[in-house]
Amino acid sequence: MRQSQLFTKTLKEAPKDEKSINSQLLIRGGFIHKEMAGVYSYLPLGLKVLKNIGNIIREEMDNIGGQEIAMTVFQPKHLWEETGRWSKTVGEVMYKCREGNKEIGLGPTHEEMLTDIIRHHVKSYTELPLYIYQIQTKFRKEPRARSGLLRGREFLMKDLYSFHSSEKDFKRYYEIMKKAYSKIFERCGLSAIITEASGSGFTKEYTHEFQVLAPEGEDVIICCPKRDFAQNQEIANTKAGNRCPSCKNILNKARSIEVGNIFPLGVRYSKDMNAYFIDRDGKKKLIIMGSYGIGISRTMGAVVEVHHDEKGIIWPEEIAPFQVHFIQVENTGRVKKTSERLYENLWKGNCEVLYDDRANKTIGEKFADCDLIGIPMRIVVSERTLAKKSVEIKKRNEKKAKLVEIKQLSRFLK
RNA sequence: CGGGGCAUGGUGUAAUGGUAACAUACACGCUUCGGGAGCGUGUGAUUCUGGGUUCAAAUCCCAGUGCCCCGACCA
Repeated sequence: MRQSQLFTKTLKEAPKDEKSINSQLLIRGGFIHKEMAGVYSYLPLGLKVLKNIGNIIREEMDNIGGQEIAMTVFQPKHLWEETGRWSKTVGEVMYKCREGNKEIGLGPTHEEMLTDIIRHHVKSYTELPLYIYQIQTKFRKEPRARSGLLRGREFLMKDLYSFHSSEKDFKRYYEIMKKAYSKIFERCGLSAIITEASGSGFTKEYTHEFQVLAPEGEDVIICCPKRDFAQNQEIANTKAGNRCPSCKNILNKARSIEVGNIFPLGVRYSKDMNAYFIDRDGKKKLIIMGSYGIGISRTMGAVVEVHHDEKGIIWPEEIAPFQVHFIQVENTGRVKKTSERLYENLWKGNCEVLYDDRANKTIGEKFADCDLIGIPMRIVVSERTLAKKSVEIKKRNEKKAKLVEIKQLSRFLK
């Protein structure tokens, strides 16, 4: 993409109401636009990042048998009355609207809807297990939206629900999901700590949260530096300074961002909603369920909280809006001509490249924007580099630039 | 929902009772071009909304709204 065609503009200063690093940098870079507290529009650069994260999740969910669907945002009241949640628990944070006498909820989560779909389609143990997911905008009346993308009223989420014929099978999949989640966050450039957390009355056993250490986080966890043990402070039966039950290191207390969670649901929903299957022994049994969420927009915010410096964002490669930020120093003559040619080649070679072809910007401003936007690799073409038949390459997370001969460029990028 | 703070061009700020200023951004021209360049010209604000006090309100008073932070809450 040509930067001259990008309609968004960078800001030197962040709007004064934005206090969190993620919202400051994302707004300054033109990734997002604030509509109201906890509600942000995604602009071209921001949407690319969001889609990249979503696609990593799709790949990893599909790898472990996930089937993607798209449920509706509108949710019928009667389903929520079956589980008693229309007016209690999550129902309290549900946005509701009215059509005549009919009340409609805007989806804050989808256990009821999917359980309803599954009970219509699934009758036999031979059809289980099933792993169904969607990526969708969720709506929740948060009492206090805050911290940019970290806690919104409208946010993008992946939610997967698993359906099993036995507790044993559920546990097998739960462990598979744990590994898949770790891989997803690793690919997003995050080191997520698997943290034991409360079952919120759903289960006597622990659930697991995926926590990313960051000062802006609203959770507090007690964790081992080796990351083989972590508990949310809410339920911790140990404290900072004690020894890790697993490896005997001293435990720390730290703030963190919950980017995902996995949750045994047992028969909580299948029971209330009569979701049965006929087992091998001919008996009618309740379907055992699990739920697995990842806040995609929150993950994007968490990445910025973790990966930035005083100049701007430093995107991990797999989720960056582009792979290469290609900058021409001089906007005329042979620099311009060579840049155009190289850009076309990169682009046709399937390299995601943002080409700063803006003629009315000085090099200082181009570099500043480049650092702010945070694309992993910067390639610069100038009279100076052309004198050596080269381009200059610098990674966003490194200080030093190096010269690479133009002839070698395509090979270098692979 | 409790506590605190803030509200002035797109963005950041100034103006403490006398009719909105500066920087930046944007447009045009010239000069520039390896880290947010220089000069000139220009566009752009019912000072959040409503009411009150006053000859006169961005400024004082009342109410509302929005936003930020802390707490409560967070399948």
